[in-house]
Parts: sequence; structure tokens; C-alpha cells
Amino acid sequence: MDERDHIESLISVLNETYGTISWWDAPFDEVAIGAILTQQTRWENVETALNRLRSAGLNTLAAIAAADPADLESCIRGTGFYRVKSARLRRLATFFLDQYGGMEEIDLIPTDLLRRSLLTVNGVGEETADSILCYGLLRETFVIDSYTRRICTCAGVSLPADRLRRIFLSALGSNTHLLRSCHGQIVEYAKEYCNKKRCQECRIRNLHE
DNA sequence: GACCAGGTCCTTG
DNA sequence: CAAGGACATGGT
Repeated sequence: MDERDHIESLISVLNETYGTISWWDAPFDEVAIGAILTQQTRWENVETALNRLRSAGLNTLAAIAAADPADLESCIRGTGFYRVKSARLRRLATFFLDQYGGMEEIDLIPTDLLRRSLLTVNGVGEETADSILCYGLLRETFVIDSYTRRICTCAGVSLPADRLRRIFLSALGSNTHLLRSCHGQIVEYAKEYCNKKRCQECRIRNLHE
């Protein structure tokens, strides 16, 4: 059994457990905003912040770029690191506005180029970039986050993020719906089973040997 | 009251 | 390059 086989087994277990799912189905702007806000932060707190942003009319990149930083910070305080995140949101917003202006422009950019371009934005790392590409723009990429690392370690595969990404991409093919579903399954599975109470009943741990 | 959460950047050795 | 720290609030 090599790493690729382990990942394929993992994918099978996830599909048996949940089937194909729809996950993080949101407008582009809100995916981009949420991708920053969820850095090192529980999703429930991000939801609260997104609701505040909607109420304040700050749930678009254009509005954020033009907003008073204090207003932005008061909306997102509950997600932690709010000063850092408000600066990151602002840079990401101006990045998209300055570079591409509209969705028509973005749609013309190849995924690998767009990814490299996103990674030049201060505050956008690999996970944030892939989240925006995968869930906001439905591009062919795969998100490697702490849940993915954890569940892969459980499955006996400890590799750097970029290697994991290649393996998942290769195992899942180019179906973007499937790529979004699989990462969603991982998050749901990890939240449900990969904690102190339930780790014993985790089916992933028994995949190898 | 520790301890952790769907990271990323910056500084040091 | 690897390791360590900073950023900060909200829930177990």
C-alpha cells in the first residue's frame, strides 16, 4: 500500500459515510471574505461575523474596500485577530478590484496563474487561496487544511501539503463538484469523529495495516 | 482557567 | 530552511 492507495481508501470511506455533498455553497464575495475570517477560527464565529457584515452592507469586496476600517473591525471582532483580518480583507478586496474589476475578467485567468497571483497577497496563504479558487470560483484545486492533515495522518499518510494536494487532485479527477464535496466530507468527518471522545470509533484509523 | 479553533507572517538561529 | 512567536475572541 502506498500513499495514493491510502488516500483512495479514505475517499471511499468518506463516500460511504456521507455520499456526495454540497458544501460551502456561497457567493464569490462571501467565500473570499469567509476564507480570511475562518483562519484559525471556528466556523460558527465566522457565520456570526458574516451576518453582521450583511447587516452593515459590508458583505462584498467593493464595500469592504471602501469601508471605514473601524466599522469593518466591529463586525468581525468575534472571529479573533480582528485587526490582522481587517487588513487582510482590505488587501484581498483591493487586489480583486484593482487586478480584475469584474468576474468576466477573472474567468479568463487560468487557475494556476490565478493561484500564484492570490498567493502574492499578504494574508492569503495556500489554504485561503485554494478555498477561494475551489469554493468561490469553482476551479480545479483542493483545499488542504488542518482537518485534512489530521485525517490523512490517521489514515497513515503524513506528507507536505503540496504532495497531499497532488494526490487528492489525481485521485478525484477534474470534477470540481467532487473536489468541493470531498473536502467538505473531510471537515464533517473530522469534526464528528476526530476528537478526544470519538477518535476510537474513527474508521479511518483502521485503514492501514 | 487552561486549551483550542477550517492560518499566515515575521523574526531568529 | 525550521522553529518560535504574534495576532485575539469565543466556546469547552
